[in-house]
This record gives sequence, C-alpha cells and structure tokens, in this order.
Amino acid sequence: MNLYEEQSLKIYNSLSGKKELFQPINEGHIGMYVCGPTVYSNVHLGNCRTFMSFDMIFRYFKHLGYKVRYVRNITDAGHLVDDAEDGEDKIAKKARLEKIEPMEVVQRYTVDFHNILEQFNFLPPSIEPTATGHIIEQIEIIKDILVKGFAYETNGSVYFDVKKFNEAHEYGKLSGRKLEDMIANTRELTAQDDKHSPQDFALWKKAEPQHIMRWPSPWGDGFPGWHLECTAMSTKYLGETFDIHGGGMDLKFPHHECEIAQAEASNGKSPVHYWLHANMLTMNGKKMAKSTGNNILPGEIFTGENDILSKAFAPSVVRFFMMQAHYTSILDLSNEALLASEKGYNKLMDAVDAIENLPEGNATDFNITNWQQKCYDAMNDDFNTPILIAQLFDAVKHINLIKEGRELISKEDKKLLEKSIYAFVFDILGLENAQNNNANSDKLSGVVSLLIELRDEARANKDFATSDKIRDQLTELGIQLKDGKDGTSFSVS
RNA sequence: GGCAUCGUGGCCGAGUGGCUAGGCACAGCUCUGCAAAAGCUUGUACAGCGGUUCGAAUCCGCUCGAUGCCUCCA
Repeated sequence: MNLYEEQSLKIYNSLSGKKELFQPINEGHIGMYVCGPTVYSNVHLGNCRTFMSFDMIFRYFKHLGYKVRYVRNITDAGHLVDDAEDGEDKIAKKARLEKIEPMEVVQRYTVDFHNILEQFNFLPPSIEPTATGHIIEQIEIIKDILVKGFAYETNGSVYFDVKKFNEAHEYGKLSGRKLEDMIANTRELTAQDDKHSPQDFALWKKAEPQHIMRWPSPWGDGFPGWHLECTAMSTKYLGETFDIHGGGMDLKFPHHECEIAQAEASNGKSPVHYWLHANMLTMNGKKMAKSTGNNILPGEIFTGENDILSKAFAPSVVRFFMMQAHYTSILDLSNEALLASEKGYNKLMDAVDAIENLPEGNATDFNITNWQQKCYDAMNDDFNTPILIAQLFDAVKHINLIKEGRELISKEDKKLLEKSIYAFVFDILGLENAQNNNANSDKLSGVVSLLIELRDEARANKDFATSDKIRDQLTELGIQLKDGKDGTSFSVS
C-alpha cells in the first residue's frame, strides 16, 4: 500500500481560489510543470524561494509514493526587454553588451543556476527542457492556433487574438480579470505596433536584421513569443492536460493566463487541474527583483559578503528560514529573521543528532504514531511546512527530555522516531546537517573529546582556571561545549 | 486609476467563528563550581471604527496602511 492512499492531501488551487482534495489524473502518477528561470543573469534569492517551494512539494509527492514527472524549463530565448525598445530579448541584449554569443550567456547562467540549486540541496527535475530546443514544437502550435482562427499574422509576426478567444472562452479566469475592464483601463500611449488590440500578445515575433537570436518559420525569420515555450514543453512532456502547474505569483498574469489561452485555443482543453503559485520573497518590504536592484544573491549570503547581513549563513539555514513560512505567504528577508532561524535550525539539528544515542527504556512517554500523523496532517494541509516545523520542535522537546533521563522511549519507538524525523527533516524539507558535512569531523571530534577529557580532570581537581580556559577558548573558536547528565557534548557553529 | 492580496504579542511567522501553533528575544526557576546547553513557568497579540452572532482575531461594511499584478519578472 502506498502512503498516498493513507494521506488525504489538500492543495490550494489558484484557479478555483479554494483548497481542493488532490486527485491525480492517473492514479499514482503526477505530472508537474514549473516555470523556470530566464538565464540572463545570476539567480537571486527570490527566484530560489519559488523553486525551493516546488522542490519541497516534489519531495513530498515522492515521499507519498507518487511517481512524479517534474518538468522545469530553462528560458533561454524570447522574453522581450521592453515593448518600447526594438523588440530585443534579454539574452540577446546581454550578449551584445558583453560581446559574446547568446548561448554563452545562457550557458554561464544555467551553470550558475544549477550550482546554486545544488548548494541548496535541490532534487533535479525529471526533465529540464530549454525554449530554444523546442522551436519546432512552438511553430507547430502557432500553426494550429492560426488554423483555429485565434491568431493573425501581421508583417511577419503572429499575434494571439484575445478578443476572439474571449468570445468562446474566458480570458482572465486565473487572475480574476475581465477583458472588458482591461480594455477600459488601457492607456493608448503607444500607437505602436501590429497588434489589433493592446491585449493581444505575440506568438511569433519577426526578427529585425540586427537581432541575433533568430529562427526560420513559415512567417519569416523570427523568434517565439513570451508565453509559448511553456505551452509547447508542458504539452510535449506532460500531455494536453496535466495535474500541476506552478510558478511564481508574478507569473500569474499575464504569463499563465496566456498559457491557458494558448492551450485552449489549440486543443480546446483546459491544460491544468491545479495551479499553484508561490509567493514573493521581499527585502526591506519590497519584492526582490533583478530589474530594480533590490535583491541578494545566494552566494552573497553563503559568504556573508553583503551589506545587509551581519554574518554568513549556510544554505540549509536559509532553506530552514524559508520553510518556516508558508509558500503562499510573502516572506521578508532580514538579518534578525535569519539569525533567529539559525538558532532554531541548530537546535533542531542537535536533537536530530541526539536520537541515535538516546537511552532505550521499556516504555515510551509520548505517542509517536500520533505525533507522526500530526506531521502528515500539516503537510496534507496545502504543504504547511511552518506547522510541520512546529511539530518537529515538539519532538525536539521530547528528545531532550529523554536525553536527560526525564522521559522514556522504547527501542521500537526510537527506531520509528528516527525514521520519521529523518524523513521529514531531510527527505521532505530537504535540510542538510551542516555539522556532519565537515570532512574533518572525525579528527575534530577526536581533538575536542581529548580536550573535554582534560577539562573533566581539571574540574575534578577543582582547577577551574584550566577548565574554564579550555571551555572559553573553544567557544572563541566556535565550538560550544554542552554539559549534560551523561557527560559533555559539543557543537560547531 | 483598475484588479488582487495582506495588516497577528519585542521580532519572524502559523491559524481562522468558541478548545487561543512554533521559532527567536526577554524574565523567573531547576540543573551547574560558575556559565552555556537542556527542562519548567510566565506573556491573553490579532491595524482602526461599525455591524452580524450567545460568542469574532477569524464573517460583512467602511477607513487607514502595506505589498503584488496591470510592461520583462520566481
């Protein structure tokens, strides 16, 4: 029996605005698509939060026993900088400024993206397709939409006819907008282009002579429109209808709205059962964004080389910090919040480390099965990681009590506790135990154990000057001694 | 201007009609040679003003404030 048959998972669906019982299209299988990054600059922490939310969701699905095909694309072409400019896309612009090939830009920042995600202990997606690798598929969809009459060609570009689409379908249903309102609120400033109406969006853009990223098409040389790649790749790898589509909140409109329109125009079906949107990471109360400069790079946090943080923070601490907030809530980054999370993280990890050596009794003072279900209940309620962490701290309390001999745990329950806490902490939340990752940890613990022994001797002789010297100097080195009932342990910060 | 979302104790952050998470910080106690660690105890918070209700932080209305989207954006 699979775990998913025992747990009933509810997910907040942006499309309906409600929490819904999750039921995959094919039993035991899940198709999930998440909009990936545009690789024209280093991935910043705000980007990471979205992907981390879906990494956690992916991990939980897998833990429940689902077979998941998780597709997360790399956008390596096609997103325009600005309508007012000449239609140059971000990657081409960056390439021109740096005098390199567009694919060099793409390669550089794709490598950076993977490198950062690895440090955050992400699981790789099942498929990571690129937009430029699916130009043919995109052209086919455009042809299809043209045939169905929901697009028109002007001067070598093809646009989606939103008004026409809205006659038979509902444009704006995801973001709660009405086409009439949008038309009413349009400022006719740019009497610019070839579009019939400002709401229309490009499926294919004609490439001007100076444009370096270009492909041949039935409408001449050009490049695909902003929203088409996700439709092409999700359809190709997950089918015309699939379970989950995720992305950042800021993509809800217009990007996801356009995806729905494209899919419905081409095959008549609503493409996605559950739309999930991860909320923004803010800094100083404002959205983190590349364009405004209000952002921080993961590398700057790991090294502490930045102006807003007082010290460096390990990737797992940052991950823990993010998991302490619900993925649909805005989260504000600050030094104080990270410091608080770091302490909590260390406390959690100390307890996790302690499980293995807990004394075994002939009974157990807390109901582990019951506790375990509370953890699942938290995750089943729209992946509520903050509640899960609260439950984990409940276990931490018991672990510490058992360690001090004030509560008991049986051998079997200890095994159960260890297994489930490892599952929630490492498999589902994706945390890593930074202290155990030290390559020299064996040697270090040998040295510290020796010092602890010397200190104990000094204390036995009431030579407190020596014992305090050992303790204080170790503290200065970042090694904290912890005296307990059964001797002294230590932790490295 | 339009459409959304949100406003929780010193800080971060869950919850959401009655049973009032959790982390950090603070205070007291236990333990300790002294500390630290750990444990215990204490904090009756939900922007403001009205309304619905036996009862609201949770529902409704208004006001104020913040943020997001409306243009590329995770």
